[in-house]
Amino acid sequence: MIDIKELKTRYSEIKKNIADRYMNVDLDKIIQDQDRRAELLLEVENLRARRNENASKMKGKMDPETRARLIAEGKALKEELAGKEAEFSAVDALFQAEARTIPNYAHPKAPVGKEDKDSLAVKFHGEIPHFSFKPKDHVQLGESLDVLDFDSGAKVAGQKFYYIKNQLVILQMALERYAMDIVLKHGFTPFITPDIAKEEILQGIGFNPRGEESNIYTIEGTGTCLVGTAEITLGGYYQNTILDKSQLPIRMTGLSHCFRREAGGAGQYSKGLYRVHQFSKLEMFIYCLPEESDKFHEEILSIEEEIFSGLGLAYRVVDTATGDLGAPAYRKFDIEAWMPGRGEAGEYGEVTSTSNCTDYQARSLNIRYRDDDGKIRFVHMLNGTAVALSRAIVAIMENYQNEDGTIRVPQALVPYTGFDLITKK
RNA sequence: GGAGAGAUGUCCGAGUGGUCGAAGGAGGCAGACUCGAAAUCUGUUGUAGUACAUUCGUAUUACCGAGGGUUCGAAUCCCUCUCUCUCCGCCA
Repeated sequence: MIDIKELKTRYSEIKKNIADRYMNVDLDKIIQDQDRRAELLLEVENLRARRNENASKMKGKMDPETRARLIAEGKALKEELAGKEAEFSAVDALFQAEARTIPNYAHPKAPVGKEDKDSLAVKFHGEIPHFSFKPKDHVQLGESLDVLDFDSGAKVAGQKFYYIKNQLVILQMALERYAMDIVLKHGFTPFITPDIAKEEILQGIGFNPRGEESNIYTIEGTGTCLVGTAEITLGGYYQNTILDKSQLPIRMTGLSHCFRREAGGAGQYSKGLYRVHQFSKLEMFIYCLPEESDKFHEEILSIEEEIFSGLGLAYRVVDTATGDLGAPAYRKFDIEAWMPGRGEAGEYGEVTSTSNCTDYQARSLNIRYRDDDGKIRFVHMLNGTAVALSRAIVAIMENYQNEDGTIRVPQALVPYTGFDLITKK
């Protein structure tokens, strides 16, 4: 969440930001509740002070009459306090919930706009491949090579689940290791994270685990959820911690399964592996000093580019429009790889996403550092995809297909796969 | 899954319902001693709010794993939960 002390001091900025993001947040109502909360808090604290004063009068010996009088006073205070406290906690809970809906500030350079097409392509890399035949999409390719099985996935687990089979299993593992090696080269500490996290962690990261449109699977009766990304578990790692300044930056990379409900996510653009309920992903995460987060955002992006250019894929980098940022993100860059099987004649499809969330998540999760002046400040937190295996596989299968339906393995992966062609077994 | 023990400040560790934001030690910081260091001595040392002052501040509230409860008053008593440790069971 943002700093609630700024609701008034940065009022017009926050208001504009909400508008730029096309969000429906009533700032004035929230400020009203904030004022009401402050009023009640003051009353509660005054009552508590009187209660404490009354109690401390009763420490020593005294005549029974005085004692009886003080106890009666204490009882009255106690009752009054209970009422006020109930009133306060109701308003407080309301205010806290409302305050959490206020999005993070946006980077001044983030393009303002409502949706996808308002995002700005800031860089193009590589040649879009030309085929002397009509390229197939990855679903056709995968099923005819017997390396992808959506029918059995649907039968056993439901719609949008799948089995990966045969050589594609090895390709996925190769990709995983290929990306891991690149990320490790840049000084990240590797993790395999839990695939489950507590609801409070999800909320702190900025996910809403409940409600109709939630993308999160909750596990009934446990207070936990299946994670949608290792961003959640890497970001929760230092919850309630005061880090030493010398520890920063902390670079972590985590491999996890990712689970997403994707309610209503069907359609041409979500075909096959592109949008599924479960996939594996290697995620990068950085905790850093506030003044360094822009720099590290660029660093994450450049590692992502290294991974995808190394695979020989054509891609573009997109500076995401404010309306598409997601509440915690201050700025977000996506890499979109060219996917020949997407749409009518191929299209770019998102393969990575990196966000600078500044102190927004750190404030909710209470992750701070001790600065040189002894003051304790919130860290900045950034995340970025190293490789989302399912999406990368879509791009590789479609870009590296041959006319006979076989698929070449990108050069960079051959040392990891041990073969250079995927054929029907 | 069963039985037991435990959770206190940066760390270790004490704590009879009121004099406990919390003994004592270690560590950190400042100072004395020293050419300098070690040792020694002295002082100091949590976090988050709120109200005034907004210059050092003053007052006050909350926090002893989390959440409830009892009480005029809870680190201390009661309940629930979480986590850690030991033993048993089960298992990759």
